[in-house]
Amino acid sequence: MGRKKEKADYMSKENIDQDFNFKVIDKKWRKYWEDNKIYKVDVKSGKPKYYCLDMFPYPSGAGLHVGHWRGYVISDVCSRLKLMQGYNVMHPMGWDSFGLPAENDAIKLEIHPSILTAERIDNFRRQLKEIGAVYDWDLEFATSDVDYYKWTQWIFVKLYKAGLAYRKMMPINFCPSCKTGLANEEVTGGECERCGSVVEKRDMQQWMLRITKYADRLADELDKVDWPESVKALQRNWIGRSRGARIDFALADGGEKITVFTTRPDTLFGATYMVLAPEHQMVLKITSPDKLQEVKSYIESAANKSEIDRMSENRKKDGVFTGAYAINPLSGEKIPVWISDYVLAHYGTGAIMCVPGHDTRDFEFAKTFNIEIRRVIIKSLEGVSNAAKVSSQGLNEAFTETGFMVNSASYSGLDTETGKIKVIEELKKIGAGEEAINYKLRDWIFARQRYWGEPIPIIYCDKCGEVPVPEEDLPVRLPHVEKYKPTGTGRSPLAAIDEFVNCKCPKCGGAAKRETDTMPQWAGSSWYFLRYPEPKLDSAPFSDETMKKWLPVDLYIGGIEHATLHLLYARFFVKALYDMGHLPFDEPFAKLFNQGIIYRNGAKMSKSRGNVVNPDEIVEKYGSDCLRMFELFIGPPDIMCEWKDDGIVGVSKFLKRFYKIAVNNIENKNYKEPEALLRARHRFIKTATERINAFQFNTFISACMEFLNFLSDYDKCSAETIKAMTVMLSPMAPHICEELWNMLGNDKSIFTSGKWPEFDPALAALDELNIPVQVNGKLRGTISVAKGADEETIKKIIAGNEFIVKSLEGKQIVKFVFVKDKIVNYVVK
RNA sequence: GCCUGGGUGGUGGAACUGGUAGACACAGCGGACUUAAAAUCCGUUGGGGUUUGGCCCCGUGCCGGUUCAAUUCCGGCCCUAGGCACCA
Repeated sequence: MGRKKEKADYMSKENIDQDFNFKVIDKKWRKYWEDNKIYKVDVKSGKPKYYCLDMFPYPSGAGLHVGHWRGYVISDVCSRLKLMQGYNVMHPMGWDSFGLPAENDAIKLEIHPSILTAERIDNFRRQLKEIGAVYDWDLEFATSDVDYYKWTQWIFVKLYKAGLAYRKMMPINFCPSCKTGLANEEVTGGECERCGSVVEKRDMQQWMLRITKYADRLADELDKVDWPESVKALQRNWIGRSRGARIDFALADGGEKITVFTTRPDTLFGATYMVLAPEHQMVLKITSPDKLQEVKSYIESAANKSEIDRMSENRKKDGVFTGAYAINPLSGEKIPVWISDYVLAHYGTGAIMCVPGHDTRDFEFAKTFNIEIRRVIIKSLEGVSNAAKVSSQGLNEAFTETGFMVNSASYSGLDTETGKIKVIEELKKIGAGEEAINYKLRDWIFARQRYWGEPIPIIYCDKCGEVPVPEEDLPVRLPHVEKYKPTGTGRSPLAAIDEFVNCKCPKCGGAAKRETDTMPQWAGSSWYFLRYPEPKLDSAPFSDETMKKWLPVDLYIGGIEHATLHLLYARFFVKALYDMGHLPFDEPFAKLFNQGIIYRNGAKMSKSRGNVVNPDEIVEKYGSDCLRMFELFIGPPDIMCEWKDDGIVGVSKFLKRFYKIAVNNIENKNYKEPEALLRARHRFIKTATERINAFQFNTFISACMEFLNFLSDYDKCSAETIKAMTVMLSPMAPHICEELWNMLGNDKSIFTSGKWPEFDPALAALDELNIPVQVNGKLRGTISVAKGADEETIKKIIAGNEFIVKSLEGKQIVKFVFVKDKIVNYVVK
């Protein structure tokens, strides 16, 4: 027969026990929480505070799927738990509502972005309420609210005045489809991260933020925060600090010099040529007349190569010789200077010394153009009589590890670390170099040629130049207009609105024009967490008193995809504000938790893959408590895991059984439970409490199931047991537990009057233990002993165990391993 | 290539500091109840062998090591997901 269940069986009708009608219960308590504002945080209260924050969502058109829900469930569970543990919990929610996607959709659907955004926010808010997540909605705001972005602009002005915002003509990434400039972070593999078009380069005046000034602190101060190591590693990697030296190579025919950056000054004697990036300013200056034609055409072809071509793997290295020679500052050797696009103009000095013997890329280049490959580092000095005369023959590939210097004049024989120091010392002495640090991190392009964003508060005056909008004139309002489509010229749609552009210079009062670029989406999210305690404050973005009391965020929950962008930008903003004296702390998020991504059918959930599970439907069939619990039961909260449609019935069954058992025993106020049950309860409280505090939600639920299974073998239990379970399950299954709490005779919410149960360590401890008995590490039986039994007692018990005795018969006992309360092991021959 | 995770039954996943591998669930199989189904409940379920027993052997990606004892620690690989990547 094999009646196979339909794929979407969880959608089919489910026989709901009459006395457990989640639809009624869910609705009832959700209304109660809202009416009674159980989550209204008392910002001024003296109780210890706990600031639990979700990364606020970008209200997209697709709505939330069960993958998104996971993080919100986790934060809601933590908040409710902390609330019951006596904390003054702030758990706010808001919207990251400015940005490209909304604007693109608005153009497509011909609905103004402000209207579209408002609709989507309503849908998101509804979905979050369905989950049963209780936020303090009085704190809600959106980054596109004027009252909020006024302060985003205020911060920009502060950054400008502190010299951290500046304008620069830069070749920027331009997306021909989105018709806007993109930040480096929005380009992946040469394509626009959002629409997939191939990105072009264009020269434009760009607003930049000087995040590189904070590179060291952003890297070093990661040590201060309780974040997953993986995220810290990602950020350090992104900042990409490398230590080395800057070295000057004088040109053979006169005064000019070429400066390079290298992390391996110890290989200086192996430099057999140099390469400049084609964009390097000195290229044409140094090129000899006979090479000029060739060099020019190479520069041109490099400029025309798309980002993708330049980055494609296995690309053969090419380049041309400039005809110029440079002098190695330590060896005095004359080496040729080439240009090639394998050297990047924007990293280091845009020029390198090439050591083909010890760098894979240089090796490849040297092979192509038949340049000398010299060995100047070897792994070990063993068997080497004269390090200065080691043969350079037979190098089949670059040796990139550290080791000992050879063929390096008086430095031969030094190890890499010492060699680096000595070489730098000498270079410093002769004025040809110094130690240097380089970063991969680049300054942040902080402008978009788009409508739906915060207008950059700068005014251009013919007389006074660049003038920031005075703080008292903020906000610079985004005009509500019909023409918000991109101009395609690369300029913002705002540039076409005369009423917006034309203004008076705040300094001289003369005619002036406004900046028409807007800020990137990351602007609003870089400081929103500072605004929640006082979202309506109109004298400042935040107050000293509140910052001191509520910040930093105690627990920040969100996806790992924000590891390098949002989280780095937010840290930068906070550090800059701290340096300017506006904040009393310099790290915004004390603890970070990344929820694991939920997969289905082996792929990340997404609308385009068609593997999303809509939470609305599951809530409809099973209730939100069941979905909440299943989201956590599915696996460890920080690890990616697979969504199985079938699994949810297990949680559903558990909740029904729990409800039934609870209702049946709710009256047993004075019932004295059998000792074994009492002990089991205390053991359960102990284990489960440890697990939930350690964020092990999946095994916390297992413990609840185990205890309920144990409980089912008895015909009766005490109301005390029901009460303990109800409180413990309430963070995850708040609706059912609130109902049971009410039935237990409480008239206040479980979240304001419930107290997490305590356990008696004496009762929680097992008095009888099952000790495994091994022979040669293999299990041969278990014995039951009193806790703390000593070696002699155990031996006596074993002597009475026929089977174990039998398996020891005729064997010579070499060793007896005894670990108290754990295990015994006979080592026999 | 580099940096992070991850690899355990048919499936999702347990296992504290090295101490009974597979908790808890799902699916499967067998049974009870039912005219029947749903729901519910009970039993069973890593693989192989076997004298059906409080039995034996194998088994946590692979190879080796340390240990009385390794999913756990060490060395060397393989696979996989994510991030970075001609960054000198």
